[in-house]
Amino acid sequence: MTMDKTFNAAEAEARIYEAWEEAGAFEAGANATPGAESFSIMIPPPNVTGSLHMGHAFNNTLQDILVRWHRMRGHDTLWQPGQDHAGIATQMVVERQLAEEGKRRTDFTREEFLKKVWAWKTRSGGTIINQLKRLGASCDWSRNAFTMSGAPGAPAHEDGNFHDAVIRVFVEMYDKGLIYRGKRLVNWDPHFETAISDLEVENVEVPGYMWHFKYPLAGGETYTYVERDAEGTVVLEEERDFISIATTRPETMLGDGAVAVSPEDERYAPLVGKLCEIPVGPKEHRRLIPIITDEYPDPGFGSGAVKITGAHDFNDYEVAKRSGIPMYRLMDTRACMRNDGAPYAEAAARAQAIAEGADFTIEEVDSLNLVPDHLRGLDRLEAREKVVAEVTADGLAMMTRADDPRLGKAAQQPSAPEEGGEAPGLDLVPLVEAKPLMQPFGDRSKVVIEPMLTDQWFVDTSQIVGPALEAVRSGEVTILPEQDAKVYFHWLENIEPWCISRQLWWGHQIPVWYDDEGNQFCATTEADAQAQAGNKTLTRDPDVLDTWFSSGLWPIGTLGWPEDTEELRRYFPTSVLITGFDIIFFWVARMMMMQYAIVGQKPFSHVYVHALVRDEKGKKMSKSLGNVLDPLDLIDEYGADAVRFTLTAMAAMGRDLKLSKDRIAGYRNFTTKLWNAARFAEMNEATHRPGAIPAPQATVNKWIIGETAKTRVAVDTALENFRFNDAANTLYSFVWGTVCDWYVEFSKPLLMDGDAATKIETQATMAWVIDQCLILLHPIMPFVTEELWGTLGDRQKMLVHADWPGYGEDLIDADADREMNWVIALIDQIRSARAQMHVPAGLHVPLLVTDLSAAGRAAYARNEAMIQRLARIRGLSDVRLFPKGCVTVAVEGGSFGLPLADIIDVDAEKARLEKTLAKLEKELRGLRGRLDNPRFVESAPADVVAETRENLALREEEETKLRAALQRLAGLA
RNA sequence: GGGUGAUUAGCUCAGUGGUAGAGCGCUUCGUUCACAUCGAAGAUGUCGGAGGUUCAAAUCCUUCAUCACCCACCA
Repeated sequence: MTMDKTFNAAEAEARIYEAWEEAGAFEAGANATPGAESFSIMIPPPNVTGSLHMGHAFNNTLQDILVRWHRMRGHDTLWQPGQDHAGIATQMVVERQLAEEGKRRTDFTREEFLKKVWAWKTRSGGTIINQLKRLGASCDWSRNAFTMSGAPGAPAHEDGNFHDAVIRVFVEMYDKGLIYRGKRLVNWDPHFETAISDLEVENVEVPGYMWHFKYPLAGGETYTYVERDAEGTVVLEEERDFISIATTRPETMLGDGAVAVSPEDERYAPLVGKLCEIPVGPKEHRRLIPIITDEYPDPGFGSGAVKITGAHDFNDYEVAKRSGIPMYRLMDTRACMRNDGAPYAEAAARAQAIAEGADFTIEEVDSLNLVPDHLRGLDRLEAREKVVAEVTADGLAMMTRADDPRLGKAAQQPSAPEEGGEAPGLDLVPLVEAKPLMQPFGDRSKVVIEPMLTDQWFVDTSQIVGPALEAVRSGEVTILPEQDAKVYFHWLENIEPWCISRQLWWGHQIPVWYDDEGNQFCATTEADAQAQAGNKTLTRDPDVLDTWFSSGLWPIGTLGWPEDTEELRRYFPTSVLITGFDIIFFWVARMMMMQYAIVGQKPFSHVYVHALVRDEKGKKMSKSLGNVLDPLDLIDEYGADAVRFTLTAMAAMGRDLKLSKDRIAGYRNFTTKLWNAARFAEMNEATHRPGAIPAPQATVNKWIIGETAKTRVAVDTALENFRFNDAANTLYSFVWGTVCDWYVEFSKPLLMDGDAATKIETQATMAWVIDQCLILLHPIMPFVTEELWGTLGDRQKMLVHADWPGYGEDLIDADADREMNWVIALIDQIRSARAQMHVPAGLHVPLLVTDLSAAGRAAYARNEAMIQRLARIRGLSDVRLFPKGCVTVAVEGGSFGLPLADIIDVDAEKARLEKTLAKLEKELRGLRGRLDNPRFVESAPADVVAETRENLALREEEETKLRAALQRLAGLA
């Protein structure tokens, strides 16, 4: 049979993958030798809403390499796949579909809605699995897991333990006091109307406004306001009856609890302890708030005085907690001004009493509705406009935004421009907006997040962070690259409570019930809760858990915990976690904390953190930029092997990966190269034969076996150290540079013209070498190697289960190594020499090189056929030093002298040789300088000194030859 | 503001103390005999700047410059 000239990836990949699956090749423990150590990897579960992007392709390629490598080594291997239910993302997909039908989530009951989500999950949730298969991922799909399996309402085929595990963990942690509910300031997403964690928001700077307002002092009191410049010179001195406040969020003024100034700020020192009036709301009910000191205000920024609105700002929240200032909540969960209909006047009066020293609880304060009637129910931004308009109308605005150039209006005078104050206009103001939960989920809600005082559930992370830190510090768990360990430490050392409740429907509902008095009953089932509560009527907490709470249990949950399963015993703790740096906090740190908290063991021994895949210009791939490379398109175009090899070869630790199609095309060519090497072997009957490693006689065959052994050692070392790019590059240069460029060429005279014994041993050697290439490449390029494996022989096992070799340095024949290096150098030299000459067509002229040593002549004799073929010479007579004047050219029936000047450009050749000589002399000076330095000879390692001496000798010999050649050349001119 | 990393050939990047590398691109040449998704030859570098440690520095230290990312953000 004749092989095609190229590998038909499109045709073969699906067929091969199917064959692997049919053979159960990926099942846990497949190809394991009895008693072998185990190797397990948990896939970072992609969102069910996800489709494969380059990040997944990269991440899963690296995992697949390790898994295939260990499986071939006979380890008891498991690659556990699964998907994450991805709370917000999934709910959003289904809500969007409903919106297309003109419906909303709230048009349905919770049960009805969840049924729709499950239906969607069943229909579309498997997309990414098929995409991972196209990549060649060798997961044990029979064990596919889902972070919501077994949840109430799940269809029958979604049974499983995950929900039970999650609920059980919650209850255990609740009982241990690791989980609590409390009223805290959290990030609120007004679009999805749910709390989100600090990690899920992104700080962005957008142009905005800074308003400066006057807060009048109580009772019309006045003081002398003095402002100095850096040298202490007074730049402004005036009587004032107000304190100036700068704010970007005027709508929160009604919730102010105090005005804070720095204790060092002399301008306001006389005011500390006094009261000032919030200049908004009905005049008869304006509240007076205290002026306090706190370290937080920066005297150099704004006016130096800050309004403290504890319920709507994180910094203010801290100040308020420190100073015991009430936090008045102004907005409801849609980020609209609160609209509960309570009388404003009473609330304002109560708030005033609190401000003046009355005792209060946070619930009391929170229950006050400090929003005046005309602002109630307004969107926060509408309310902002109205507040600004009112304050301005009262003449209490020191600056307005009327001069915003973007509004296209003529500049207007601010109502009361302040001498020496900041120029009115645009300031950069930090806002907060929602960011995608996980790459590549690009559809962020993009709304401005509102800090909101709400009741939420928290994990008291301070109690469980210890072991997670200690494990990495002690080396029990290693994080690579090291800089990511630093990031991990920094975050965990400063960890905040983890808000785990979300006001969504899709997720694990919190297993807590309340009676009418608000008492909590936490239990795994409603019946248990009811048993605790006696005959009280219970209502379940409607919130669900943060998706990361359940994915934090991924290592044990996928292995069947809380049951004591065989899988847990075999595969837990897992071996390696391979993940992107973007989820170190979200996921890696949480898994560490949770696994230690629940089962008291590490979740994994090694964490390998890889970088981001970017476009060829280094930009993040994003839909909006239109620079997304779809891995499936690339697989269609170049084949999965080429895509995988590209990602692997570029996976230098800790650096972003800039992907270009040129690079992929280059590695696609590599698969073709491999294919054709195999094709050559097949044409020459140099294909698989069972048995041991060949023990050939010919130098070249001995040599290639040693080269193969070097490669095997290098590949294993690279993979052991997660140096994926080293493994790929080693194999690339071995297969292309060593096997194809040299060994295959060397083999041709032996296979075609050699004696029978040499031919047979060369066939056997080549067959073995090609097999080794396939084995060693298989983890990176599984498809083309499996295909060739099947083509080149009748095998007992598929390549996916072939035995990984263990041979090493002992296969290296030092003599063969030396001799082949010499042969290669000679051929290079002859080829180079030929390129410098203008050989007249049809003539065969000697090639002008530097002279050969006696040892060289002997080595030449032993490898004559190969050298003659590759260097295209007829014999050593074709290789000589520049002769005097003429070269002798043999023609039919005699010979004649051809002037050297006719076939070489004497001047150019001279220049070239001189340049080479100059380089050589520079090197010689360096080498001699070192050896002449007694301190080098004393302090440098002996092998380095010996190597330097050896080098010097070689260079000196070269120099001699080069000078001789130059001399001859000079004789020509 | 704090942290981390980067700066090496025209481009994209490897290279953690011992003679500066790869891929792509470029120039010239070459298709009967595995592969034109190929082969051969060739050009291209004060390894960001400046100091220091060392027998020896792209590599370690200090410092400066520029860029990137992460965290926290001044109301």
